[in-house]
Amino acid sequence: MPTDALEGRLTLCADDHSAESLAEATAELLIDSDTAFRVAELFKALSDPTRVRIIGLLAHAELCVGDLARILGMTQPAISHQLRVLRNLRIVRYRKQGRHVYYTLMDEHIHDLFDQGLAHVRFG
Amino acid sequence: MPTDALEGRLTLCADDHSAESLAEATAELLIDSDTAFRVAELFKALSDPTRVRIIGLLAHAELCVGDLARILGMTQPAISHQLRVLRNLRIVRYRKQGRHVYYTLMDEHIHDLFDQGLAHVRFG
DNA sequence: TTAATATATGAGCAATTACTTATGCGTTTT
DNA sequence: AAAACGCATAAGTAATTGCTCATATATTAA
Repeated sequence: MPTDALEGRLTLCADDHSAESLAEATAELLIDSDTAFRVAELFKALSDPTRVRIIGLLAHAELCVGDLARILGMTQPAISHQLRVLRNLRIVRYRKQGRHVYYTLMDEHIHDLFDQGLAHVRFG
Repeated sequence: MPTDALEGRLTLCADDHSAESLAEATAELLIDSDTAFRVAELFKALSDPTRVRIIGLLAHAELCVGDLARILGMTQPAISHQLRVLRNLRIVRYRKQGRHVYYTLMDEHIHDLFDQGLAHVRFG
């Protein structure tokens, strides 16, 4: 499978290493700075163990902040801090009801992305 | 779509917020610390703009270190540093040929994970 | 061999970050 | 009304990180 994965892939760097030739050959492949930053930001939201556990819970349940803290055995401000990160990047959304704020994942797109990373680790 | 995404999801935190009830209800959903750490580590490898651009290139081409540096307009040690991160997490693999070291993505699994994140940013 | 090239690595630094403690704000209860 | 509860946020701190500069290693060329 690793070798099949390379099919149709270019092998550059053969003879000419001039900046012009490289720029021309890779212009289509090169991700612009702004897109790269946003992609990195998205993955960064999933790159902390606490946030991973929060997302793992919110993928299948709607939970309020205090219960997330109790389940994970962490302080409430620590959980709120991580939820803010996830909110800012639109990974989760929330619903206020009385004194509680219930969180859940934003959409199935995020769910799929997370599950794919989880599967890679579990059955990788 | 966002509302459909919630179907079949539990809504906890209704009456009983005791640690025992929560633990019982979420035992299946709770990701253990070790798995959470490894998932976070995987996503962390994709959470830097420079690494995102490197992966974007290696997803469709096999390139040596110097050309990666030239294409991205960065120093060679900076690229080597990021390639080491990607190597340690088995995101890329390399092939030595003479004085050059050619890098490419490890497999299609990584490719898919990366593309899904890229698509989320581009058409999200 | 000696010199040049390609890459990896180590030390050091500025910037980011995940958490703690303390506190503020809004809602419910008494 | 006041008190209690749930959550968010600010300041501060230790740890991590992405880069630069310098250097080490390995391969090719002269």
